[in-house]
Amino acid sequence: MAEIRDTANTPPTIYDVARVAGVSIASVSRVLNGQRNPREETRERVLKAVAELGFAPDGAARALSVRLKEVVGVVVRRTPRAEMSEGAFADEDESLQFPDMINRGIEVVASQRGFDMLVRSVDLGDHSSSGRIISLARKSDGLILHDRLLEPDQLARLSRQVPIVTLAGLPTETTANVRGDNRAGMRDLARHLVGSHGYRSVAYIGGHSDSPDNVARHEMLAAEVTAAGAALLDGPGWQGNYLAVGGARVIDRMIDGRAPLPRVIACANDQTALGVMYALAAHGIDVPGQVAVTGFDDIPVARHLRPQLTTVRQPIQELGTTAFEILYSMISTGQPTSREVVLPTRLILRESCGCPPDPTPPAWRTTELVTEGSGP
Amino acid sequence: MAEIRDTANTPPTIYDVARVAGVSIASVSRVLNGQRNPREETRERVLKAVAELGFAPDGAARALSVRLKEVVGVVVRRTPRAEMSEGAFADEDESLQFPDMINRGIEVVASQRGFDMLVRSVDLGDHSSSGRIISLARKSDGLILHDRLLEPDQLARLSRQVPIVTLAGLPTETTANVRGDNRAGMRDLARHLVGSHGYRSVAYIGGHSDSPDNVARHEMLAAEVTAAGAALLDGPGWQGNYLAVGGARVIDRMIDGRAPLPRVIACANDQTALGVMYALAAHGIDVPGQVAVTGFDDIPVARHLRPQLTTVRQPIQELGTTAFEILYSMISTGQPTSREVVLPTRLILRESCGCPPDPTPPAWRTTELVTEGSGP
DNA sequence: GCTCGCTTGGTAAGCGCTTACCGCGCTGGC
DNA sequence: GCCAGCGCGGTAAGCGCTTACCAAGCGAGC
Repeated sequence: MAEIRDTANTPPTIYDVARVAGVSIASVSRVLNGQRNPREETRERVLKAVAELGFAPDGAARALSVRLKEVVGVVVRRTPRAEMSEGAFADEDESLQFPDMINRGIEVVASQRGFDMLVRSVDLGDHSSSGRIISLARKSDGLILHDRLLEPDQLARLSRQVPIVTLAGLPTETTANVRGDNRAGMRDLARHLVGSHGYRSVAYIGGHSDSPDNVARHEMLAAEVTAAGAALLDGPGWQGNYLAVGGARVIDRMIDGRAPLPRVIACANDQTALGVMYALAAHGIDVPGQVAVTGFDDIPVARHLRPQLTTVRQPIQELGTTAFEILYSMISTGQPTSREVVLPTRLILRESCGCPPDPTPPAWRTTELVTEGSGP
Repeated sequence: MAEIRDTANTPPTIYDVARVAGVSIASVSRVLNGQRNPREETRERVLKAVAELGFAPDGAARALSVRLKEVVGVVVRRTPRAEMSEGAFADEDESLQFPDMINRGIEVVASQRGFDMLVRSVDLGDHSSSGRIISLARKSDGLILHDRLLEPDQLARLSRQVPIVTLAGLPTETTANVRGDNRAGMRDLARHLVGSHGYRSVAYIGGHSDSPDNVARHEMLAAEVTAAGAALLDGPGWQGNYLAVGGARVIDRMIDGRAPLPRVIACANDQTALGVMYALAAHGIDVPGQVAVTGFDDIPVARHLRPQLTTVRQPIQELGTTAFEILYSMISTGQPTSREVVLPTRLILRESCGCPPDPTPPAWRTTELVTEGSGP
């Protein structure tokens, strides 16, 4: 009987290990957790049994006992189907580089602390989203929230129960926030466009209107453009949604409506710029010759576009690592190391704003070549 | 005292709910889990208390009790730093679209079943990777493994303890596998290149040599090219690593070594093609005029490149959803619905192979326009 | 040589849930 | 009007760990 159960499909428990090693479960646990250094013989027998059985403690049981799950919950905003397209950008939802890169950053540092990343996406507008977030919270030790995902009162309440760090939001009494320096980045970009290039009309294709990032970028652009005496186009017709399809639609409508295009279009993010450039190309409009285009974020694709995209670089991965580090300190000490972190941004001049192509040789050539393992 | 603890930072337990509602914890649980339909009055009191306290059951405790965590573990392969570049592709590691899109697919269907996705990346070559995977397994109900991440014997052993589905691998007695139809896809592509375009020399830049996907693609290409009497270039000098930087390096060395370039370069995946095109452009070589380039996967960026990338489309997201569905059946019934699933691939002809640009209007224009919510 | 103290292993409680089981009180059938 | 039966709520066990507490055994100090 015992044998049958052993070869069957259930993972071994600490009792199995204790039995095989001929010790008590307490000894097994102590060996595994390095407590009260057990006798060498005990240690060996336990380790041998563990290896033999392929034992690893059950996460739920361990979490219940030590009151730590070693799991960080991450909530991303999923684009409702309604905002998506069926065509060229149909699967865009599945490839949003910005949040994915942030998550990669989170995952990497988290794993250094023995944490794993539990991901859930929620439709904004889904009425049960708050419940879904709470239940995620109960599977984790703390939450990192992308975007604006919770109403302020719900955020306040939940954050009193579990540590929460937001991205691209605002710090509150009980939550910390990490973001890029939107204002400085957009200021530099705007000055480059109206100053260096001397463009006299610039449009802004916005992201979600409830996004603090979007608001900050918009405001700063407007301020600089106006200060320089240039014209800003940013009415409802220029409303995007942080997606390529949103940018493309704006262009499409403008052109269909025979509206005059501005000399330069500053997009709320790279993804939008991508759609804008695609749409302009489809209409035979030269970028940057007739209309210049800029982005924000500097996602990796930006440099593979033709023309290469001028944008404002955010340290995307670092946004994630920083968010995790703060969350980790909240989890372990009860206090965030900081309530608000603003990471520096940097203007990246490429071709789409009208600057000449970069003549420097490809950067990877300057790197020492790594010898590949000899594969078949 | 009780008040202090109540307003403090610990989430409410089922005991708190029971106390507030004036019932027993069993009643609370029954109301919440819809068992043995409780009296209306009881239900209301419990629900009221739950709402008041913002209660949700602790995941670890629940998992321990019902022996189900509602968590799917996903392991991705992380590129060791050594294989990466410092330059143009420095952050490529953080932006691998292919695995991210698969994960998105997993996450979406998983959440329909109430599951969340627990992600961990492992350095291949890291000697403790097996241990890291086992511990992830203990935090989940089942595992989805990208790539070849475990030695066959370790896979066999672990898969006897917990349900495992692999991606781009091979099914075993105890694991299921999901992959795209590499052979059919590559056959169509190869015939197009040597048949329709009549190219007489074609190179293959491979992915990881231990990847079954890579092997299948390589073999089929070789077979078709040889059958057509054309020349195949695929020595060690053409070894890539599924990354853009790998593709770029190959091109770089070829050109530095004054090696003659083939008429067309078929890459193991789109990411590699991206690097190849970047490098060719940097050397002033016209694509597809002088050298044609093709990819595999059809990641979303492919269509934003100039020239647009000819590739073989895999239903990437579906790879993920299928893997989860199979895993789910293994978890709930103990049996996979199928041990091996091969999803169809499709040849996507764009410009980089030498075909003319697609003259059809942008697809999103054919979609009904969705009215945006009126934002401020 | 005996006792004190330290080291080491075992026993059991408890983490927060679910659910089997029990018992109470109500209703209906005679 | 009485009791069987049913519907409902409560009590307690148990999920697989960690660890406080206890007991036992050993060496050392007097």
